Amino acid sequence: MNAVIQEHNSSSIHAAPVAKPVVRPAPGAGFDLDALRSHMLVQMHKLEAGKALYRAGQPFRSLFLVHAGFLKNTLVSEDGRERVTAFHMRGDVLGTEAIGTSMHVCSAVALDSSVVWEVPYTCLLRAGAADPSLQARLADILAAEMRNDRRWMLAQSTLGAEQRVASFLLHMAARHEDLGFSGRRFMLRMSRMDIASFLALKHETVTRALSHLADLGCIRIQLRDVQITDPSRLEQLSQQNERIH
Amino acid sequence: MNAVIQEHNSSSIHAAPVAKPVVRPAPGAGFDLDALRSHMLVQMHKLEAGKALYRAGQPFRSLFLVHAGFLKNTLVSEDGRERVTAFHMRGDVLGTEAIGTSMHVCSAVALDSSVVWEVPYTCLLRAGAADPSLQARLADILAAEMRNDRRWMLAQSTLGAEQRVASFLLHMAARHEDLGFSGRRFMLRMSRMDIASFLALKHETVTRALSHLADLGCIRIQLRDVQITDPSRLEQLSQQNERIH
DNA sequence: CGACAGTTTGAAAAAATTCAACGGAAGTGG
DNA sequence: CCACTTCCGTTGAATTTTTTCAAACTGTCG
Repeated sequence: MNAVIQEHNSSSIHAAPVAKPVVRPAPGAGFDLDALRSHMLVQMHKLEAGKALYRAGQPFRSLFLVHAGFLKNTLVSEDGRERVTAFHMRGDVLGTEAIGTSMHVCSAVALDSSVVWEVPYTCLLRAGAADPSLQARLADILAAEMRNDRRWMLAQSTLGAEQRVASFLLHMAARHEDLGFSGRRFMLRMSRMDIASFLALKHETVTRALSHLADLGCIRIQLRDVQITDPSRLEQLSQQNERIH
Repeated sequence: MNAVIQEHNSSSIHAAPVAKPVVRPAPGAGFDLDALRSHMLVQMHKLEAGKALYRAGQPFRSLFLVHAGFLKNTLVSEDGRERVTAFHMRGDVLGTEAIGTSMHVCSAVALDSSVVWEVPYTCLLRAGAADPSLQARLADILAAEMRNDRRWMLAQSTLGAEQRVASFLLHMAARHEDLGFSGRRFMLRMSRMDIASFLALKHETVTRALSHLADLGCIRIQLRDVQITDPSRLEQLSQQNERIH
């Protein structure tokens, strides 16, 4: 089990800027795996970077609990427009957006080699009847995801490009810290395009914002290796508008 | 019960552009009220336009099923930035974003005189243990709301201002039609500012987009009275980019 | 090595915002 | 009912922000 985590840490990382190799038990977000196992068969899946966990159009049958790795969730419209709606890591639950439908509308793609546990949805519902705390947990997870979505909706309508990028970095830092890794230095697992899509910007704009934040001295960034050198300044920049050209 | 609907139809409407006074039983979105009543006490509340159903900071105890009227849901950040995250009408469930927390983070405000049924959340959970279909229903509602949020997130990152406004009008039209009203002519219950906030635009931009759509001849609009004169053209404009200055 | 996807930067263009002004509708209080 | 105020909506012009287009550069991988 820990071996998987180790594998995760070292995969596709070269300079390996991982400060704390401490792996916390399980974050408050997801399901308690042991509780699930007492009710149903939970199957493990390993995914290489680039592979899809599910794709829009496939039948919806299961939720997936992320055990290790990093994935993105993308929504595609009929006319081909696409957007990254969320990034997921250890403790997150994937596939929730398909609940109540027969087919996936979103695709979930691994951005790093990942390990997930498959939770058949009908089994989960059946288990919820026996264990009421489970259904409450499911509702909590869905609502938390909704709050998260809305947080970013708020950011998009009220924050400029640079502020959004700053917020994004801080958010990623916080998530890494929650999992016991360094919030000061980490690897972005997604491309500039993915970040851009998620923040409703173009990839050039993201690059420019990152370069500018680096110029201001609050971060250092090389490709996907991020160091937050001045967190409080970055925090400040994520809220106010300090534009020095 | 129908009297309430009648009251709703005529309130704050002058030219009264309501074509079909047909009121459909209950849309697929929300809960079945009778099913809920067999499990718990469901209280009714009436709200005048402008009054809040709940506000950020208040303790979370109940969900609300909209029976009549029109409400907006707004998210406010600590530093005062605000945004409309959703509009709700008959059949929708409000308060879901607070599930799993003790306090509301959002405010729900009536934009027209409204009637809601209060569903105490702990009662709902308890009822879910007895009636498993109820918990599945709750999950469905939450997931549907998530899909809706993401639909708009996609729109914001891939559509221009005018396209977003066109999409918005079509969406409102469809919702009105679902409820048995005319999808061709209806009253916007919210201000330009509210639309702008929801679409991540400024109110002037929304006005300009509406004026331009009217110039192109696919809608007619006077203040909040909307007529969709060329739905297929509007549909087209909501996807492609046809800019005639 | 060479191809290639991802990243960076610059300059021009487009889109949306800001600022400002005005007109109309609704509401208040005499 | 009118005067007055306030909120909402519209429009124009200048400005800012973001995008688009183009080119170059950098690791990665076969």
